Amino acid sequence: MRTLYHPNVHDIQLSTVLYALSDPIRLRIIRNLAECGEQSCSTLDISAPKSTLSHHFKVLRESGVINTRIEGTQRFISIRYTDLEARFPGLLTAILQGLRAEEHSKAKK
Amino acid sequence: MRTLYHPNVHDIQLSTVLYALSDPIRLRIIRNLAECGEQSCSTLDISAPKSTLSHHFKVLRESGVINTRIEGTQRFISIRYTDLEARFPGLLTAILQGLRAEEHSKAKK
DNA sequence: TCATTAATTCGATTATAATCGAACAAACGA
DNA sequence: TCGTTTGTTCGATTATAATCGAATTAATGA
Repeated sequence: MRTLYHPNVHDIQLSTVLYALSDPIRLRIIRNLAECGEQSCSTLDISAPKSTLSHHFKVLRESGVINTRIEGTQRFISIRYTDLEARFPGLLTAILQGLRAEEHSKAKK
Repeated sequence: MRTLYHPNVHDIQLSTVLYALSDPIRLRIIRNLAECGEQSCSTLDISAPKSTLSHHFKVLRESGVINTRIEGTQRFISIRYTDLEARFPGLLTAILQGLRAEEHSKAKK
């Protein structure tokens, strides 16, 4: 568990990114990261067993959506915003905006 | 099979749309529709058994990505561009652009 | 009415993914 | 070195989805 795999920017695949972001829990993770910036895995406000969260972090990381930085016993995760923007311009912005739009329409009900 | 279910614009869910578009075959369908406009199911240039394609059309339709218009024994499908743009501005554009970008980087290899 | 065309649905199989407890690993501080 | 913290990996289970042949439906035209 010394190094964690992160795909090269140019190897990030659209279908893989879309798949990674099609899960509600993973979308919550991303929304949280977008709002609060880099987070330790444990400070993310999402209730699920550790092993489940770890699984989702892995899916996000291996798809190229997030970066995991190791610091001591902690891992700090953040969105690979620049890389994603370079590879698929406008995609992440639209998705984050979509998340907010969805939240608003839900609140109105 | 008189009427086919299409979600209302405001009921279109981001995670569902992303999921629908995370499959390579479905992305090909969308790319084809974006390039060629409305198509009959049978004129789409994608080689897979009819029942498999029908399944993918259903996923795309029920997620709100495409519209299916019945005309005689044929069904004409098209992207719900206006609806998607209204619900998630910039999303589809970014995805279509991403598909083209991916194609170019593939060609370079 | 009967064959044809175009596509859906059924049903079975296979593949892939989510979930989560338990065991494990790595870094750190006392 | 030993416990603590933080997170990963394993492994089993369950859930969801993809695939596709065969049967079915629905519209149409001869």
